[in-house]
Amino acid sequence: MGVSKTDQFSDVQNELAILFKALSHPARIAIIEYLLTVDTCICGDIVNVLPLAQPTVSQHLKELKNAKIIKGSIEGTAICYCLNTETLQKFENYFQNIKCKLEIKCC
Amino acid sequence: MGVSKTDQFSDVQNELAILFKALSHPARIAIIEYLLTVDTCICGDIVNVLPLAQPTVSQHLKELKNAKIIKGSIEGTAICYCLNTETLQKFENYFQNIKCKLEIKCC
DNA sequence: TATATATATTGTAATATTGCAATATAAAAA
DNA sequence: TTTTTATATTGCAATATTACAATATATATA
Repeated sequence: MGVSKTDQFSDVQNELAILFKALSHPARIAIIEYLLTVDTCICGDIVNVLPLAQPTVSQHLKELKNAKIIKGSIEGTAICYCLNTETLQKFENYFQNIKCKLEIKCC
Repeated sequence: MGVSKTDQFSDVQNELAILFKALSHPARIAIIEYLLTVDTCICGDIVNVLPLAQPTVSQHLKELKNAKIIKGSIEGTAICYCLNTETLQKFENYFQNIKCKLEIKCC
């Protein structure tokens, strides 16, 4: 019936899936890439950097915000976006943990 | 109009998005989790471990295989699945690279 | 060969995602 | 106050994803 059976999985499994889903679009990868290049967090020109219309970019930013991958704060007319180090650390921890387990397994 | 504008983004951006999309479902996270717990790669009981019907599990396994996150080889009637260390390393590299860039940025 | 077992494929319904025009909101500048 | 500028929200069409029954395939065993 097409509905994702999220209730059949653990909270941790669902949370990880949500985090990865937030990164599962090239526009959102591009946003992260851009936020890494700018010197400060003040950056109200993400719309101009992407090959998408303003509402679409706004939607992608919202998804990254919901997943807590980026943080946004109001700076007058513009919005200041920057990467959320804590959430990015979660990703790194996940893959480091996998690596450790694989090394033990010797597979 | 609903089509993902993949051609507007770089190959690297698209490849990363595809990798993350493969991890964006709790069932696929659960499959990885299970493959980490079994001692060897021989494991034809993934279907019994997940709360989903056999065709659905088969479909999720196919997606992980397409993304090269798992490897599958025929072992008689069963299929031997195991994690692909090389692809998992790509994920780790991505986040380590982000971490390095963020440290330089001091943001 | 016939049967059992394990996995893959097909077809389809339900739902989610993507993209954008139109519009709304909200603060700075004129 | 009015206008400009920047971002968010709404509504909708196109497409993608999820799930599974039914069926196909392919190997092992009787």
